[in-house]
Amino acid sequence: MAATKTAPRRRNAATTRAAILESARRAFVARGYDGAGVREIAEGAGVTAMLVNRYFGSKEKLFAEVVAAAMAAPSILTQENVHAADAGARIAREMVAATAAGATPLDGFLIMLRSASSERAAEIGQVEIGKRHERTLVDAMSGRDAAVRAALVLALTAGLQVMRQMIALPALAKAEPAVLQRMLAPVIQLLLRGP
Amino acid sequence: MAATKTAPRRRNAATTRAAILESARRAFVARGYDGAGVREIAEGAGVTAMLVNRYFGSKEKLFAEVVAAAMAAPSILTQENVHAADAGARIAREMVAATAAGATPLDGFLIMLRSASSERAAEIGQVEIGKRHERTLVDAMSGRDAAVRAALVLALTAGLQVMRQMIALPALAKAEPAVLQRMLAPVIQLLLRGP
DNA sequence: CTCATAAGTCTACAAGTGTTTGATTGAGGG
DNA sequence: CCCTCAATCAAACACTTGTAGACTTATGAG
Repeated sequence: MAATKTAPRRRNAATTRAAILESARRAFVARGYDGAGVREIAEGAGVTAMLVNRYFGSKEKLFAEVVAAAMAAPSILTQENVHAADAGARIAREMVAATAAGATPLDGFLIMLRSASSERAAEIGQVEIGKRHERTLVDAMSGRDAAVRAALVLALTAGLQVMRQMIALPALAKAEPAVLQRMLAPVIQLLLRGP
Repeated sequence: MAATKTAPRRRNAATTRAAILESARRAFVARGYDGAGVREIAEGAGVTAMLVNRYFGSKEKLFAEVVAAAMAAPSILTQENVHAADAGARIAREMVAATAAGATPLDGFLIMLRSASSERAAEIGQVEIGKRHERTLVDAMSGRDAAVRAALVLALTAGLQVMRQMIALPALAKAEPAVLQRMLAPVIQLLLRGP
């Protein structure tokens, strides 16, 4: 409350660090690991490029921290959703919302996609997505081929996000959410429960 | 067989051009537009970097030519497949095959994904994928919400490819093709025909 | 054999990157 | 008040990138 926020910012390590992290998230989401420059990230945080390395060691470590934070967002495949009677409908609704243009809950995944050109960034993303997958399994899925089924739902989410947010394929980007939900609900139900 | 392949290669403009194009495709698939360097592409074709610009004008023009060629590959949603009684099974089989590790038929799409960080490259990819979607619609799909249904199959393919080829999520990358086909067939059938 | 011409290479540059070194500035404890 | 130390910056480094112009070499016609 008493702290100056938008003012020329008092010297404060914690605040500056947070500002850099936030600016980096925006930049990585928009332009990917290679596309986002350290100077650009620094400017977005109101500091110079050098501070980025001072606080995070390197661009790569900064990236890893951003990805880890963004990936910590809650999964769609929660225990509650998966075990509900209308699991398909519930998950479809959340999936459509999370992949809408401008939606941020899946930022972590989007960053990873946009950063796939960089080898190191891709490795970091692989690890984080793998973790997320396993977390989902432990939390919500069980039974025969549970890993594959959970992964297929993840893949469907990924494809939807790619087509809606990255490629902006008109048929999906401009479709009525209700229509998408109606078509996806039985599909997801089928993926989760089998025929 | 009769041609000299690994030999010091005779001077031949057409052959060299083709070699550069092929090397560029491999490089762009693996590392994306920004990640693949002109020198690297040239080396893969057994020439020096300057020849790339000599033959294609610039890296961007080379990229556009590679993408156009790679996108010309046939779609999975052919008229024959979509209208078959076992459409789901047929398409599932082709989808699993086309998204296997090392598979090339969807290279164009993979290039586009890996190149999404570059703005120009992304634009080129959007246009090409939009074309492909419309081509599919005209060729194979019809009926209510045909555009959305076709797009959802495209999205599922994209997600599968992302998870299997890019992220290499173990559950999907190492899964038995038969298992994946069995789980995907009814899902695709449902997407195409509705409940 | 000769030699014009196309095919290919060498050297170089200007612009960009992430990162580092050494100096500057502000804030707070003595 | 002063003095110390952390927070910050400016400049430069080492490197890579795409691209351009001048140079060399093989090829095939005469």
